[in-house]
Amino acid sequence: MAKKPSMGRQKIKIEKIEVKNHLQVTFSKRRSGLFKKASELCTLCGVEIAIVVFSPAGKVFSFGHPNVESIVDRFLARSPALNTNNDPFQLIEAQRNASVRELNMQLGQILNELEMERKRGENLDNMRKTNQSHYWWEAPVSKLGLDELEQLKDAMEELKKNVTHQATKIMNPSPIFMSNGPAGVFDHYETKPSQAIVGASNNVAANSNFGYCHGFF
Amino acid sequence: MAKKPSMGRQKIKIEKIEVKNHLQVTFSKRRSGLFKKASELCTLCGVEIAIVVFSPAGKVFSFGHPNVESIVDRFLARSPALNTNNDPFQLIEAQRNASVRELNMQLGQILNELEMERKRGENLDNMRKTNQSHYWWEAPVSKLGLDELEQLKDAMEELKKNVTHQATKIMNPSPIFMSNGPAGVFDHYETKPSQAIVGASNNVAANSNFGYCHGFF
DNA sequence: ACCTATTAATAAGT
DNA sequence: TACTTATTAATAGGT
Repeated sequence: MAKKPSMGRQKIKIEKIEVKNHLQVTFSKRRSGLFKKASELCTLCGVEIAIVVFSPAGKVFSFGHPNVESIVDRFLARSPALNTNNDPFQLIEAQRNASVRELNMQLGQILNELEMERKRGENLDNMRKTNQSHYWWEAPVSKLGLDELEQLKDAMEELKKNVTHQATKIMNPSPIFMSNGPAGVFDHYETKPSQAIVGASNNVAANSNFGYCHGFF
Repeated sequence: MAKKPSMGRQKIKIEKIEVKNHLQVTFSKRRSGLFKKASELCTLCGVEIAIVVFSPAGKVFSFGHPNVESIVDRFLARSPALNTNNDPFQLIEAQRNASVRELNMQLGQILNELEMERKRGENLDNMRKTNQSHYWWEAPVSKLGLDELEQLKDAMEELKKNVTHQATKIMNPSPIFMSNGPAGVFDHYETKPSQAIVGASNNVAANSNFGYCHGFF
C-alpha cells in the first residue's frame, strides 16, 4: 500500500475558509491551539487570561485562568469608569456587582464541576470515545478522589468564612474607594477549589483551574 | 567578532519564568503571537473572539473581534441560562461547542474602527496613564448587599452539603469529553487584520475592535 | 483521531 | 524594542 508521502503542511492564505468541512476542522484545531497557547502564557508569565469564542452558530467556547468570569468582571469594571469620567456611583455599583459576581462565580463553578463530575460518572465511557484530553486543564474533573473532594470542601469552608465576614462588615459603615488594593473584597478567593479539581493531570506547574469555564448563579 | 551561531530556539519547560527580564520578553512575544492566532482564527473561520489579559502588574491587554465588549456581553448574558439549566451535557456542549464561520465582513468594519481608534489614540494617552498606576476599580468594596451575601451563604451551605455527599459517593474516576459543532453560514473576505491593528490604549467604551489595548508590564 | 511534511512561532543572542 | 537564526511547535492535507 502506498505510502503517506504526506504533502505535509501547506501554506494557506489567511482568509475565510469556504469549505465547510475544512473550516470545521481548522476551527477545531486552531481553537485548541489558541487555548493551549493561552495556558502556556498563563503558566510562563503568571498572567490571567480569558478567551471567549463565539462561533457563527452562536456556540460559545471559553478559556480562562483562573476563570473567565473574574477577568471579565475586572475588565468591565474599569470600562464604565473610563467612560463616565469617574462617576462615583457607577464605580461603586460596578465594584459591588463585581465582587458579588466573583463570589457567585466561584461557588457556581465548584457546584458546576461537582455536578458535571457526578453526571459524568455515568456517561464517561461514552464521551471518552469521542474525545481525548489534550491538556491537563481540560482534564475531566472526573477523577476527583476523596482527598480532592475533602480539599474542595475545605475550600468552600474558607469561602463561606469570607462571605460571613463580609456580611458582618457590611453591617458596619466603612470607608472605601479609590485605593489600590491588590484585590477586591475576597481577594484571596485563591483558595484552591480549582486546584483540587485539576489534579488530574501531569503538566501542572502552576495551579488553579485552567479550563473551560461556565457561568453560574 | 561577529558570529551568530545562534543557539536558535531552545526548548523550554512550561513553568513560571523567574527571570523578570526574560519573562517580560516572553510575555510580549507570546502575547503578540496569541493575538495573531486569534485574528487568524477570526478570519479563517469567521468567529468572534475576545481575549483579555491581565499582567501581574495589573495592566490589561485585550483583543477583540469585532470588539471585546460585545462578546463579553453575550457571554455574560449566556451564563445565567446555563445556570438555570444546570444540565451537565448542555454545559459541556456549550463549552466545547465548535462551529464555524460567519464572516469577514466584519473585517471591513474593523478597519474602519481601527482608524477611529488611531484618532482617539491621542486623546487617550491621558487615561492610559491613569490606568497604569491604579487598581482603583478593585478598591476594597465592603458594600456587598446583605441579602446577596445571605443568599451566598445559603448557597454555600448547600454546596458544602453536596460536596460532603459527593465525597462519600464519588470514588469513581473517569475521563470525558467530546466535541463537534454545526455551522452557520456567511460570506467571505480577504484581508489581513492582525499587524495593522495595533491600537494604542486602554480605551474602552466603544473602541477595541480588532485591536490590542495595552500598557506596559 | 492519527500522520508527516512544511510552515509558523519563538528562545537566545545582538 | 526590533532583527537574526537555529530549533521547536503548530498544523494543512491525507488516511
